[in-house]
Amino acid sequence: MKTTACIYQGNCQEQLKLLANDSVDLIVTSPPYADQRKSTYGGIHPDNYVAWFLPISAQLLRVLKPSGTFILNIKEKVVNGERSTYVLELILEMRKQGWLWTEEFIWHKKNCYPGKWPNRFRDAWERLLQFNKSRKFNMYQEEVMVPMGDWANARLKNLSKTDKVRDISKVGSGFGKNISNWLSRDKAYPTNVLHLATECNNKNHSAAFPEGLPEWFIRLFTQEQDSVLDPFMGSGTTLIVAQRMNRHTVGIEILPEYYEMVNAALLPANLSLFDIELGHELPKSESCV
Amino acid sequence: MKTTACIYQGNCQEQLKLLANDSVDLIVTSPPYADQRKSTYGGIHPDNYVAWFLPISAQLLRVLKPSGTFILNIKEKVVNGERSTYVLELILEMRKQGWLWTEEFIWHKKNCYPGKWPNRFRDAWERLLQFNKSRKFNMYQEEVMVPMGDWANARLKNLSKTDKVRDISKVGSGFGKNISNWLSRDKAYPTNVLHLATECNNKNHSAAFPEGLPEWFIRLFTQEQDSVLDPFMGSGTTLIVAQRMNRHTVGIEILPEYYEMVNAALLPANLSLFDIELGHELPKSESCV
DNA sequence: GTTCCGCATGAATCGATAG
DNA sequence: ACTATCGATTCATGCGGAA
Repeated sequence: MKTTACIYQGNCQEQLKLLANDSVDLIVTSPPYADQRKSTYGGIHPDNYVAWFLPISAQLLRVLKPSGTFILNIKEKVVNGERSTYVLELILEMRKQGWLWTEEFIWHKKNCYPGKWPNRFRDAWERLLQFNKSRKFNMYQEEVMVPMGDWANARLKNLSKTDKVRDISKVGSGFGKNISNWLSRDKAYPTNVLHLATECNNKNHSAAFPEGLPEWFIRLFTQEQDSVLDPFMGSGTTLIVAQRMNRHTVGIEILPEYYEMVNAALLPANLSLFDIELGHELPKSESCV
Repeated sequence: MKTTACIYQGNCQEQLKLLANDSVDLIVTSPPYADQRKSTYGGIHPDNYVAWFLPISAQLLRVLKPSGTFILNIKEKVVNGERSTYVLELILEMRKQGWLWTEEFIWHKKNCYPGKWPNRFRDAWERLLQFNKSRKFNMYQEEVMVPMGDWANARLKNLSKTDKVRDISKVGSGFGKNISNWLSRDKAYPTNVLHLATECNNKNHSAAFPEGLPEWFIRLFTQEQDSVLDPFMGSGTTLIVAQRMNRHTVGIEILPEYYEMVNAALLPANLSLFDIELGHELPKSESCV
């Protein structure tokens, strides 16, 4: 079954208004970090970052389905020897907007860029903030299970007394059932710390994450034919991965070069018809396939 | 050369007043988390946590040397399906007090608590917030250098097979220009992500953090004969490690049982004279050796 | 003495039940 | 309604005794 891909070129805050209420299952994005560098994006000053982002997050809150999830990849930069506080403030303000701050995942960047400073070490982690619209949201935990540790082999031979005691609270009813559960177990649920290496081959975009990152969240929070939105599409990593995984995709990008690049990358796989279920009008700079 | 060890039994906020201004080189502590450890400590409600901690952090700001560092180990709990925001608020408030929020280290707990829930995974990390009094502070980076880039590999065993299997992504193709330079070095600086397992087999007390944690920060931020303070001493892990590393130690603990336990653990190694350089008076419940 | 293996336990969180 | 208590769920580690 085919999926649709809609990408918009333009200002994120404006283009988001074209999307219907409650229409997206998952938002995964890595907005431009507060920065002075003007080379790619405009570069938002740390002091203005929260004010700049809040109108956008308000739109995201509107377009996300109640069962959906918003994953925000962000890390505060160092300003004048201190960590900036705009991410902390952003979390507090987004909660006032109505977002629930459900969880904070850690992305451990195993091969972070080398460097040396007199008063700090290399920064090897970023925040992956999970926001939700309601306390009940879709989560498909089995999709991201990982192999269990080696200790399991020995463990499964015979359960310890304590294990039996700890499970024994419902001795009468389900004692045998629990044991059989354990015996067939070869995978474990992951934690909220993700270990991924950064990809270094994208020379153009300033803040592109590795494909494994959006893939993990897409598997965890959506099923096939669900829709994934990246309002700061950049080089399109999230959308390309989502399309490969048979999810409908929606992207917004302000820079024409990136827009065209992603447009070219997505088109070949998408010669199907426009899926009107997403329910938005066709604006000027848009490509929907 | 001998070092001194002073421990106080009593309320932390009160006992701190006995310490002189600008007298401590490093504070490493793990205060009771909100609503945690109710059985031993009172248990502070999340809504009152910031107000409870601010008078204490004000004292800590006073007693810390301008060149010193304050490491705060803390993690917010889940309340009603959301991460609590009291840690974020605490950071913002401590900055208003005059603290600089220099860095946030991540403690990746490799053996985090098990469990399964419909809407979240196991929590495998805690914050290690670094605060400073001034932008110039002592840091001895060479003391924590590690052989191959990853501090965990050297300091505590290599990653298990499982950890390697779990790495979703393949290692990136290369860093770019500086990589050869970096790899040829036989030692590298660590990052701001620390991988340690919790110690869960000490039967006497509810285990604080593993010894490797305070040891790392003591090496990084102090030299021999410097002084280390833990205002929430607990079972005394920080002080015991600090004394072993020839640092002067100061500790405060509200529970008499813990106070006596640490007193017994520290005494045998400390038959030297009282070091008046710390400059504080001897209160009632105090042991200085 | 090494290595192997059994084993208790840990700053957890949710949902149901009880006051 | 709203808050406290309790049972159920689950994984990796290092210690200590055994081979």
